[in-house]
Amino acid sequence: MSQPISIRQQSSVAKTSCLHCSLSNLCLPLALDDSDLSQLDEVVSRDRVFSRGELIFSQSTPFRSCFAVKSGAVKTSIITESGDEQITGFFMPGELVGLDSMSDEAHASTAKALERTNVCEIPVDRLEELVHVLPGLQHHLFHLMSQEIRNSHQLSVLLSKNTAEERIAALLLSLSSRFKRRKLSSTHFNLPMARNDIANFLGLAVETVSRVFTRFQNQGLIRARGRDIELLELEALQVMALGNSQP
Amino acid sequence: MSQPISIRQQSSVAKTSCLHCSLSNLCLPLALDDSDLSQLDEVVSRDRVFSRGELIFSQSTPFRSCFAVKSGAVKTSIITESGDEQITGFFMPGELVGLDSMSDEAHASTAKALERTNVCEIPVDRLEELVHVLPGLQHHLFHLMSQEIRNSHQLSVLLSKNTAEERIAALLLSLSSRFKRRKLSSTHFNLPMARNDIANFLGLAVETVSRVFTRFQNQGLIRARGRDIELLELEALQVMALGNSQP
DNA sequence: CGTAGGTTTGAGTCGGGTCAAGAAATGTGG
DNA sequence: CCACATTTCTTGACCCGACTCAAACCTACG
Repeated sequence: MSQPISIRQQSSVAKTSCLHCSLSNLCLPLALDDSDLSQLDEVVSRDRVFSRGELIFSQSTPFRSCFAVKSGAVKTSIITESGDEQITGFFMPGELVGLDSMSDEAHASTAKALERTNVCEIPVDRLEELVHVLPGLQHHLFHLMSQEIRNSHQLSVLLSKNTAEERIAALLLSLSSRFKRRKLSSTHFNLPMARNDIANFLGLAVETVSRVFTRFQNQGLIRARGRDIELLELEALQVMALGNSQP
Repeated sequence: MSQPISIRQQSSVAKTSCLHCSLSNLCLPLALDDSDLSQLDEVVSRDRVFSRGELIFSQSTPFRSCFAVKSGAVKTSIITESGDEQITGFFMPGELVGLDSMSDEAHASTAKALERTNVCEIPVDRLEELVHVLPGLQHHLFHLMSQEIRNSHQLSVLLSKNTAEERIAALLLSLSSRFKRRKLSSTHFNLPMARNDIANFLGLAVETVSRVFTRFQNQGLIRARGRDIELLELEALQVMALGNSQP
């Protein structure tokens, strides 16, 4: 499902050029014109497929490439010195993974496919060269990286200020808007990640996540059967996600 | 105190060129050679001074410049939709503030001087131009931004996995290592921020911060009189900062 | 020298963690 | 396709760390 549109639809995997990839407006929005895109096209290795649970790259290994998610979903996590995992992000089609290691020797995090996932590999040395000649691309990369910083700051806010219910409402809404951006249903979708991953990402215990899901369901806010989620009351969830700091 | 070394030490504020700034190896390490530095030098407006509590820039205002801290200290924070503040970082001399808004229309956060602070202003439009011709600078900027992402991820870990004691130990050690980097004492320094800011940053209540400080003092780990802090047992603090996940 | 902001200390409460155990989904091999 | 194994998810009971509320104490600065 949600296969990028391609000119020559060959085999099960679409060999799309950047120029014709339906995700290009997410992965590399506006900034680039057609001639720029075709230059980028040449440095990208397409059609790298990972099945559920496979590592795309892992922490402390040499950093060579960024990856654009084409289909499926990816989680990134870091292993702390004390040995436990902290998920730092979920990446959906059209999003760029690996920016936290840009211009660094080694990967700062580990990326794992949450389901069968198709990515485009973008070698950084080639990318950095290309950036020299394409001002638009440079600007765009700065933009993506700063967005990544802001995302992480948002996560910090969530973790330090919000209750379990607020965190989960916020995550559901974030996923919702990302599905919407891809022209998919914003109210009915499949969670790519397990409850465990949600808990880890949001700094909660799995049990708490489970409890909140059933509570939301009892309140009529969502309908959840396993990973199949339907958002019934978007407004109510939005209100909840904001939190009740000073009413 | 901790004034950058300058050739011509004029007035109270040192008008140092990037070339001779004692912080250049932090703000723009290694990557640049002397001729690169002098090019950078020309786009930087030096000697912007802010006194305690003054805003350097504020959220949602047009983004024009990044700022390098020369002396003093800065905190950045975001105001959430629900109206409360979340401090996203503290910036010490040699560190770059504002990267979370790179190539964005408006500032994503607010930066406020914690004490009398001296910064260099770096206009981004000039910076982006300069980056075209200086590959080393581009690489370095990518590096700084990715570091910023990693810092924020580290904060997320702290907030979601660690106890109050662990968070505070980690903050003290972070400050310690940053003082050390500047060739200042790593065990005896003045906190640039109030307990309140520490609490906000670490997702704790002020009272908790205060209690932990006194607890640390009673355990002989630190000696604290107001903002004057002495780290007595670095190793013990390091062990504590790691947390007791799976012993 | 007085007032406001910052800091400390105490008492009480609760959200969410832990532990334990069952239910559902998913996978595996015969 | 079914029986069994394993992982994932849910539910319940209990407990603790950190928050809240409240009040006293400092300290800096006009």
